[in-house]
Amino acid sequence: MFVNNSQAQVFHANSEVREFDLHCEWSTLNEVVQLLQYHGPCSAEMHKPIFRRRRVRAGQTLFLMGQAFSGLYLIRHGNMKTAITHAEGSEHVMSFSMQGDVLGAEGVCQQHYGCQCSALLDCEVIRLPVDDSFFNDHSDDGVGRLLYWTISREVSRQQLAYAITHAAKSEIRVARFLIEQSERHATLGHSAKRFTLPMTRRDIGSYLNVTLETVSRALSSLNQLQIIDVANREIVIHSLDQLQAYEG
Amino acid sequence: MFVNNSQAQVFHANSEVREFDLHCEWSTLNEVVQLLQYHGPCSAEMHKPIFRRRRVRAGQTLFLMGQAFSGLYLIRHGNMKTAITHAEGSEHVMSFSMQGDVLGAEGVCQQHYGCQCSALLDCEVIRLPVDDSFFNDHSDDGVGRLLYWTISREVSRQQLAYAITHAAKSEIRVARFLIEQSERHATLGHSAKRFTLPMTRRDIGSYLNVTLETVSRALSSLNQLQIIDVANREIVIHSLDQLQAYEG
DNA sequence: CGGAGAATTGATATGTCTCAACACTTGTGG
DNA sequence: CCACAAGTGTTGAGACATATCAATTCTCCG
Repeated sequence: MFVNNSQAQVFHANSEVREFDLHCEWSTLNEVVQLLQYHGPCSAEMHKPIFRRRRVRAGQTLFLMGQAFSGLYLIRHGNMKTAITHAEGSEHVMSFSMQGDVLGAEGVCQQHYGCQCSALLDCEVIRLPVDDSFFNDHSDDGVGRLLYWTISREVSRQQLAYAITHAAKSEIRVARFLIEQSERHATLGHSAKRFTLPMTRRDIGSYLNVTLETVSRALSSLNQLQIIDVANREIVIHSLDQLQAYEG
Repeated sequence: MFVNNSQAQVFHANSEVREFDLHCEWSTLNEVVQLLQYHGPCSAEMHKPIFRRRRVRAGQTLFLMGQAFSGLYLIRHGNMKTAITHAEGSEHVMSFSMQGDVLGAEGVCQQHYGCQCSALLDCEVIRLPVDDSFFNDHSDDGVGRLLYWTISREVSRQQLAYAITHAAKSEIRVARFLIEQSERHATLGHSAKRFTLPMTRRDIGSYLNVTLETVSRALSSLNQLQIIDVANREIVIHSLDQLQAYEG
């Protein structure tokens, strides 16, 4: 949660690449717990800087599909997408992640990442190591439990995504997608009614399993019904009730 | 959980209902590790019977959506399906599970189950408790690590399911579904070319996000192409290569 | 035998994809 | 500052796949 002036400039106004890339800071367990919104027991050593941070700029990848597992990544800020790449080369978006989300949970059991993760905007992530030495160091302070709680939450998230993308009609899928985005923004303390989408129509379509044109049409349709206001990636939800009632 | 005689006859035609229902045995850590195909470190007390078993008969539910979390369930034998129930009442199949699969992983972080789990055939499951007392008892014998390894595997499984159901055409989805079933059968040491589906066309359709008629037509089509042989739920795969090449 | 659910198959309606044209935004370089 | 290119987003027309509705057969059990 701490950023000094020069870093902020580097990060947002895109000068000083070298400083950006070589930059390295550390996060505390306290920050991790807050980002995760975890309310379980934890160790007393909450303020030791033990978790390494890493920056990923828009368009760059955090890890690739099949790459050796090197721990979980927790998003400190920024937006990312995860996707699987099919044999034919086509990419399929699995999820859109934001602050507090964890990436790479499938790697714990497989030794390698099962999907590709790339940044939609400039991001900063915190690496959560998941290896023997880490466990030995934290055998009785609750950190282990935090980890499997975190992985379990990923299962829940995926179930939700599954439900969203399995609606009958494309307009309902888009409506649910907007509701999901709205709720997630609200959870982070931002406006539930007004936000900017960080991804392209193509990405949304890939996520919802429809074409980008269908996404565009669905948004235009919701716009004409006065339920939302769309201007490129700027979304204003006029009636969340109507959006939710849209199901049938 | 108690069912009288007449219902039992409905169910499995023969034998000993009372014994079936009241039957209670215990599984060892050794058996759990083998079912999970887990190859990590574990405690020396592998042969103590510490995990309670439970039987679920075809059509019955193991747990309902929203029910208080009471641990993970590992399938010892039988087939189950998990589904979410929408507000409107419609059910959506999330996954089909078989021997060695774990159910309820989303409950760890939520305190309640996020989906409904019911048996397609008679099942026997092993309860893996996930609570503080259990963790205190097994703080340093590797059981905790086994648990989050298990939950991580669920994430992988869900990713695979996601990929299967997001194919463009319905016939490709059905083909991938058959490949998945085939591979899972092979993993359990059964024939990869010949098996019996435990679920209805409606369930398959719900899983793949198409109608039951479309599933039926896709199977008939694959049948006519000589790639598979279908007779109700009996499947024979003549050419796994052709089935896999079907992607395009 | 009779009934209920499961599965197949056909005819039609409907929704989405595909292909195409165009407008808008952004960044680049003259 | 403008021209330009590349990427993004919108909209339309027609082709195609799937949903829907309906009729029939099959299978399993009582």
